Amino acid sequence: MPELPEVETIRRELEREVVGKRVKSAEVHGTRTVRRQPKKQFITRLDGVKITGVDRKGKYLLLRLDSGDELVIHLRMSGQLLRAAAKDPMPKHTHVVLTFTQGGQLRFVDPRTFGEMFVTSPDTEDVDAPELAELGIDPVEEPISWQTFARLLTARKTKLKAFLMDQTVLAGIGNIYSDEILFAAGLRYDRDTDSLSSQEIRRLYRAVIETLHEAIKYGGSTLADDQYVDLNGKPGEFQEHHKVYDREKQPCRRCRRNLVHKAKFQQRSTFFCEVCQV
DNA sequence: CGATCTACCTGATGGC
DNA sequence: TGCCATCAGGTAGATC
Repeated sequence: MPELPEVETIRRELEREVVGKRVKSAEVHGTRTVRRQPKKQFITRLDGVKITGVDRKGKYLLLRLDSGDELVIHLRMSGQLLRAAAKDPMPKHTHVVLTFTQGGQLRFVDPRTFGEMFVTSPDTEDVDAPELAELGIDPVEEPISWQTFARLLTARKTKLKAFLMDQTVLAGIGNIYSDEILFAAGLRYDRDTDSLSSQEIRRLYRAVIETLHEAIKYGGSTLADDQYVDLNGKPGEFQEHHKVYDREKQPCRRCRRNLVHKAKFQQRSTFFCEVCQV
């Protein structure tokens, strides 16, 4: 579900709403969400800590704690982080609840249970969460030049969509935004990375930056299933600005004649305009 | 080494 | 109405 723009939207809200708060108690239900360390250890390491900051790398949220630890959260397909009052009814599939001393809760709700939470520390992160070290550049947090981007692109031989979604090269782009970026760049998903002219490379680079920033501006994308909502349960608005994603058989917003085509690429739905993307 | 498939889950949707 | 197949924002691990 959530990609960089959705996770960034949540990060900004967490910064406003939970930074400075102290955890009074942590509750864990089930065995799926906290699976990397004993539940008891997770709860103990959160007990009484103050949240001092919120960072993001790709689709990972990193909550800095005054103990020196960090709470790592990945929402995967269906995870939601929700602010609530203690008296609010507990939604189905609520797996983790942090209650703050000042009142209020942060809840982790996740029907498909692919999402994950764990507590680690910067010095043991490499062992506890090796995948974090594998993440590539976050194009919003660490802006890069188009020359650097060109080097990343030409360093691997694959299809453009696979390149964009490879978290070890660029961190944060998933199925929705890769399609939107490729449309903005006027490039097909199945072009080889080594087939681009330098003008096309620059177009792709600009499309990455602009599409992600535009999506953040609109609070991310919420599809028909309402799966993605922000910290306050509000949907995003970027889906109204999608040019291709989830717009199968609707007229292309650029050429206005051709209908958006849906294909399968590496088992995932891929939307594109056969006229505007070459 | 890299590219490609499968498993992990629940729930919504559409065809019959 | 129900039943069954298919699909969904992601990624680790297996397999080629």
